[in-house]
Amino acid sequence: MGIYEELQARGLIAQVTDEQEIRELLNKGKAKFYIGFDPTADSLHVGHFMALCLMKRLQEAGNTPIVLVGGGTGHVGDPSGRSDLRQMMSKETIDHNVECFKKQMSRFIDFNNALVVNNADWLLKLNYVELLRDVGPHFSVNNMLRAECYKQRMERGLSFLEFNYMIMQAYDFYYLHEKYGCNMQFGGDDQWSNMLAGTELIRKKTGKDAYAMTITLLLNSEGKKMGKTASGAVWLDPNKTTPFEFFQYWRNVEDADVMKCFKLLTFVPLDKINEMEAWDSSRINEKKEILAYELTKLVHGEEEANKALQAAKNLFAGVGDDSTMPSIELELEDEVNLLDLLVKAELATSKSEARRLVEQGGISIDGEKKTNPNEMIKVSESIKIKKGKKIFLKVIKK
RNA sequence: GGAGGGGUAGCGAAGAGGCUAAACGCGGCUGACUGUAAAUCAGCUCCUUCGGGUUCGGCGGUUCGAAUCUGCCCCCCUCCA
Repeated sequence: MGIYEELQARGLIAQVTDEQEIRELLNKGKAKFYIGFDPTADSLHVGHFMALCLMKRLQEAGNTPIVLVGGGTGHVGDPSGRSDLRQMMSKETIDHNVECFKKQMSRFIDFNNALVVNNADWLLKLNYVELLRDVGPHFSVNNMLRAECYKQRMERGLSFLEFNYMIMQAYDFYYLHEKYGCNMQFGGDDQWSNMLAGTELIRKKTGKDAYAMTITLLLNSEGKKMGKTASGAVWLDPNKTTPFEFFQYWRNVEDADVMKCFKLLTFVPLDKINEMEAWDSSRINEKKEILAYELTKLVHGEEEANKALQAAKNLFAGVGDDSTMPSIELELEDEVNLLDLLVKAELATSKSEARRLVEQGGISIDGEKKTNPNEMIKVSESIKIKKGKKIFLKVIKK
């Protein structure tokens, strides 16, 4: 089975421009492909994770990846699927984010055999009139307006700035094609229109073919994007989402999404996945544990994965060991007000919220349920706080 | 530039001088049930020293009293140029 068939079997492939050609290129390791990453934050998140894994897979199959960071396009902002204008980012922020991205990616991609480029290097130098004359004739505004990615924005309003995003992305592909012989682009399925614009531009300007393939978006059984929590994205940066939190996110995915996650996100071999699929439904939690472990290992390494697994076991399986519990160091008096403690430990954002938590019976300290908001808590070396059913925190006195 | 419509809590959306810290839905939190799942049910969801305090795009005004009336400004949408 070639790499293309493997991707297909995992359900990773959403749309392709030319199946025959793409299969051939990928399986023979002849693809020089690029994936773009917009530096909208200082860390990659789960949404990027699939793209990184894809790069890893393809690289291992002998293909050459080009990582494109959107230092230039970041100045414009992709309107695809968005209902409002992205906030403009300063040059400093973008540069900083680009640096953070590179660091995180090195875990997945062997940069000895890959290219990292920043489209700021060519886009920012472009001359407006030259560009217009160069690529402008090849784009039909009529067609662009019909593109799926602008649909939402056609109702709410789309600025000219953002309208140009597609052109810039198409230009990127063309530029990489000319300069590095890049013959393929991958991206999320929401990027399809932008990617097609690129293949078309290349064909019109050079008469040559280039290909595009999109990756299935990671949606849960309700059709919502996965990798998001109420408080934001699940990040790959351990300082933003700790390995334990990362582990827990996957440990808690819905039953219906477990096997999909295995196929789309992990490197667990397909036959092993098929085997698991046949498991008795009573083993569902075992599957979730493996899933969480595998993903944590991929992102944070084996050691962190082991720690997270152990921590989860201790916490939820009732093992007495608390050495792996998530912890925070705080400067505390010997006796503190319960509400102040909760706010300080960031388990509540305000005293009112803390009060509610306590009154509703959601707080336990050292295994004892607390219901009096005004209680003074004696603090020795450390205390263990439990909030709700799943959040544990050890507070260590500084 | 002109005409019209709009900006209300994380989001969607009611309210049109006092009864409104602001209906309802979503989201979120807590509890019950469970399997660290889903579904369901109940409660909670601006801050507070629990006396109150600060909110309905912004700054002023009218009024005993304003999210509600009014002046100016900012932003968004639709149509016309």
